[in-house]
Amino acid sequence: MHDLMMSAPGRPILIAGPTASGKSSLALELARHTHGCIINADALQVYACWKILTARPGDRDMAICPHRLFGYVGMNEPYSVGRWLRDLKTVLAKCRSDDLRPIIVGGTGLYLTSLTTGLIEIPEIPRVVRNQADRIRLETPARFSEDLLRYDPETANTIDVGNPVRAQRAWEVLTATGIGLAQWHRTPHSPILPASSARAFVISAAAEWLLPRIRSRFEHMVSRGALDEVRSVMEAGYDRRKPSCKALGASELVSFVNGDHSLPEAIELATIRTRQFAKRQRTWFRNKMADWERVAAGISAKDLIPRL
RNA sequence: GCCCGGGUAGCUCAGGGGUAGAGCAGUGGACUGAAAAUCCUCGUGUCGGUGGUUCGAUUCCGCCCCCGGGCA
Repeated sequence: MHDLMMSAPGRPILIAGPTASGKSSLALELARHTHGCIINADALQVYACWKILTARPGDRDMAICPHRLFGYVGMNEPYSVGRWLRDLKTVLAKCRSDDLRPIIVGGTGLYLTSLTTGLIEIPEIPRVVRNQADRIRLETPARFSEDLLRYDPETANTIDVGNPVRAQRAWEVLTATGIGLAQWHRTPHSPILPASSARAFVISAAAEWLLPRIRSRFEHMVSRGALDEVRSVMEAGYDRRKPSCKALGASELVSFVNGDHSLPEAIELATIRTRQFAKRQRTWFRNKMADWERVAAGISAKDLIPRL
C-alpha cells in the first residue's frame, strides 16, 4: 500500500500563501518526494520579463523537477484568469499522462478560487470593446455606472459600481455579449478541480515573521539584479498600465532609475506595497479558502507529506 | 549667549479660547477573465513641560526643556 502511494501520483496538491511565505521552496521539496510537477498559480510569475522581481524559481530549481506556466507569457500579451485556467487544463492532462503529481502553487487568490469553484464561461471581450471602454474610463468614467443602471440594473445593484475596474468589466461584458454580468453568473459552471478532489493548503504566517522577510527579500532582489531587469523592461516598453508592469516593486525601481526616488526610498515604498498586498492575500485566504487546510510557514515537506 | 521658526495621532503636517483634524502608514472587509489589479470601512491623541490670565486653555501670556535656522 505504501509502495503504491509512492509510485502512483495522488491527488493534486494546492498551495496558497502570502508573498514571501516560502511557497516555492515547499513546493520544490514536495515535488522531489512525490514525483511532482510544479504549476504556477501566480498572476505575475507567468511573464517572461520578470524573473528576479517576481521571485520565480531559478534555473537550478527548474532543473530539479518539471515546472509549468512560469515565464511563458510576453509582456504585451493579454492575459487573464481564463487563459490561466485553459492553459492549466492542458498541463493537468499532461501530468495525468506522464504520471506526475500536480503541485499548483501561487499567491493569486482569484486564480486558485476559480480553479476550485469554477469560472463562468464568458467570451473574451473583443479588442474594440476594450479599447472603447479604456477611452471611456479616461474621458467619462461615470458613464459605466450610468449605462449599467439604465441597461443592466440587476448587475448595477450587484456589483460595487463605485469600483472603476468592476464597473468597467461589467460594462464590457454587457456591451460585448448583450447579456448582463449578473445573468452570466446564473449560468452553470463547474470547477476544473474542486478543493475536495485535491489536497489544499494555505500557508499561514505571523506578521512578525513575514514582514521583515518581505523587506529583506526585496533588498535581496535588488542586490541580485532587479534593477537590470527593470531597465530591460523599460527598454522593451515599460508602461505602468500593462498588467505585466504591475509587478510589485517595478514602478518603484523605475522611479529610482528615472531619478525620482533614492534607492532606499524606492525600497521602502516597494516594501510597503508588498506588505499591503500580503494583507489582501491574507484576507482572501481567510475568507474565501476557509475550507483549505492551514499549514504553518516554514513547515518542511517531510512534515507535510504524511498529511497528503 | 542672543534673535527667528517650530514642538499636535506611528510619520508628515493643518487648525484654533469651549478638551482637535487631514494625508501617509496601520486595521478589518469586498472581490469570478487587467487580481502583485481595483475598491470600501476604521482617527482620544498628557495638542513639549510648568505657572498665570480666564467661567473655561491645546489655543493668549511668562518661564523652562527639546529640534531646526541665523547672528555672535
